Amino acid sequence: MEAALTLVGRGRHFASLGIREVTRQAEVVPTSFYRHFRNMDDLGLTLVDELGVVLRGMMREARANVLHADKLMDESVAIFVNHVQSNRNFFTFMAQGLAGESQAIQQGIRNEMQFFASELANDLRNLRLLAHLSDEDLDMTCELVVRTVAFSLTDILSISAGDEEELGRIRRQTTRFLRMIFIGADHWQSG
Amino acid sequence: MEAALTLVGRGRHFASLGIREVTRQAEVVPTSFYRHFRNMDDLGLTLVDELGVVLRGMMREARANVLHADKLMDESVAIFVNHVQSNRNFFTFMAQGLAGESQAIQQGIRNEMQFFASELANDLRNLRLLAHLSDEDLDMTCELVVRTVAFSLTDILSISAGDEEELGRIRRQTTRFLRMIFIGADHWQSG
DNA sequence: GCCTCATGTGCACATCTGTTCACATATTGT
DNA sequence: ACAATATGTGAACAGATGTGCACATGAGGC
Repeated sequence: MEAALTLVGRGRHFASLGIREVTRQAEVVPTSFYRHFRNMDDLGLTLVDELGVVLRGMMREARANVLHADKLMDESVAIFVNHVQSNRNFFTFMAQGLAGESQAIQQGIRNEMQFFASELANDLRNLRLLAHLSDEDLDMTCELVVRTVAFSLTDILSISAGDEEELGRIRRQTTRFLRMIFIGADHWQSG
Repeated sequence: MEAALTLVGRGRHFASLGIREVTRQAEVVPTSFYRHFRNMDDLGLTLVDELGVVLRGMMREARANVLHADKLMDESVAIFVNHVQSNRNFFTFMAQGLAGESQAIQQGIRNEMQFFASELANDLRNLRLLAHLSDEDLDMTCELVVRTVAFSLTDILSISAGDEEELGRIRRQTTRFLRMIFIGADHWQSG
């Protein structure tokens, strides 16, 4: 799994990886692959599972650090950007999988995002934010937020790893996107 | 090019296509490939160019049909959905390319989206919509709109081709996303 | 009608691929 | 300590892949 992620991080697309290629990177003989996975799709699904763990860790950290509503967005975006940087390969795999080859992987990542959105809706409820929205409308808002952030992910991944300046631009842009969505949600009239 | 799109539409990822595979689908001998392209990346770039043509056609149709501001969003979303359906393979290629293997293809698609966003900003200016926004803020808004629609693209592609019910759900959701963004933009205070 | 150029063909080669099988070596639970 | 299980190995295969070359065929301009 680590070898596959390394190759993905090196610019390859997961769908184009072969068993021999992965095992070569893992410094293991091709046959060993079958001891752990039935095929590359199987490997991919296991990676999706572990991606879930990464995302949950990010959520935990966000919940622990975002205490004041006024700094909510800047803080959250910063945490997101940091997690992407320290798990770059994982998030590259995620971005690829959203329009990937395997239907199953695609659905898995989609589910993770949906889960993330519903957790976010919960948190906003607990913080008494956007309290005037119906459950359905709050869910919609959170889905839009998650999608927007997910798209920023592709921005981050497309710049070179150490470009702090461009990274700042992305961080700023993402925050403004979210601010605009929240303003829209604030003035949204359910029904 | 048509053969490659066919394979992509059949579920394969562009990054995993091989020269022999494409020429086989095109009912042509592998060597013929080199008469037209230097490698698969080259083919992909040519596809991006043609994608631009498709997108421009969509813009033209939107401009011709969206005359009244009150129906703006429903109309635009409907036109988008229709174009995706009648150029499904092209749009699948686009969705794949956003996080694809080739840096160049990725950049090309990104440019197309940026162009689309700036044209949209122009149109909104001409329609005297969101007139209180600064140029910069209007650009940002349009970029958010384009990203949101682009994400809906992956939704459309992930459902089976004839599922009208689910398609309606996506159309409705996308419209609501856009409405929320516009409300946010409406209440946005530049500076 | 001929010449040029774009496009397509057939064949060849070395290299890479997925998968199999029987066998070796670790690691683990008791 | 020992048995059981998990993991890794080497050799082998049939088939696919990218690419080069010399040659054939088609269309368009003079």
